[in-house]
Amino acid sequence: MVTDRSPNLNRIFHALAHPARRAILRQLTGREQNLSELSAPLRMSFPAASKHVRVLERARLVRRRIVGRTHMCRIEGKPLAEANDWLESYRQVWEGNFQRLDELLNELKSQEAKRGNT
Amino acid sequence: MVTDRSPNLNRIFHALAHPARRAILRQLTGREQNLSELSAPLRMSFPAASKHVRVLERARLVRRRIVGRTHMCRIEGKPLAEANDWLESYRQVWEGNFQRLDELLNELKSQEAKRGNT
DNA sequence: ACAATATTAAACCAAATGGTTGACAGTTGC
DNA sequence: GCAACTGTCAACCATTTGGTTTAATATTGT
Repeated sequence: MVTDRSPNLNRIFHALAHPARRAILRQLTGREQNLSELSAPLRMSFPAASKHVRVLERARLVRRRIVGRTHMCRIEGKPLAEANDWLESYRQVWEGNFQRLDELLNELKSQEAKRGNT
Repeated sequence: MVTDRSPNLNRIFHALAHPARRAILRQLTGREQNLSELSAPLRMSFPAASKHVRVLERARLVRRRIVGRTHMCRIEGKPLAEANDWLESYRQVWEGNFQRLDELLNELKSQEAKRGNT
């Protein structure tokens, strides 16, 4: 089972793979919202929406601040940056730019060695 | 169930969420490999590895070229670019740069209207 | 004290995921 | 022709996912 490298990326990409969760993130760009506000536009029960928020929390993409009986959620950017970094290391691939490929491969290898990631 | 927007991003992010599949992509940077070569370093059965490759194919991240009895796989960049674009629209968020936030939100909204994506 | 509000918890369910093994099929080389 | 190689398919299994509903908990306003 590939010795589970980089559980962070696993959780982050998994969190981003569901449209409801991406919708939640979009709702949180720039403003805090509580669970009721977040769940309102999603066509699903409140508990279902609440579970999606928790998936985002496990991925550290959302942080929760409890104020009385309401749970205010805000987006947390750093893990998105991590996902972006991972994608970035494939930029040459999608840009069809293979001139620097040897260096790219070495880069990836040393990154891998350094942080033990996949 | 949020009327399933953007099945592309769903498949792409889901594909990237498993370390074995990221390992496969990394193996494919710059070189083609057949399924046997791809599955060798993964600690799982051959059929399991084969299934992972198919997940990557459904996400259009990998293309297969059958040559005799061997299936040569190559990485396909465009979907990665799509994922990158999506992440990019959150760049201000992870850079903590909220000055331009109103424009960002309008941008996101018009993108959403234009392509009906989440 | 009580009703309304905001949220979690628990029980349940169907479907998808990630893995296995064993049998089958096409291709290659001798 | 036949053995070896490459890969799929089918059946099966355990776990996770994504959803529901009902009940419980905590906080607020009157």
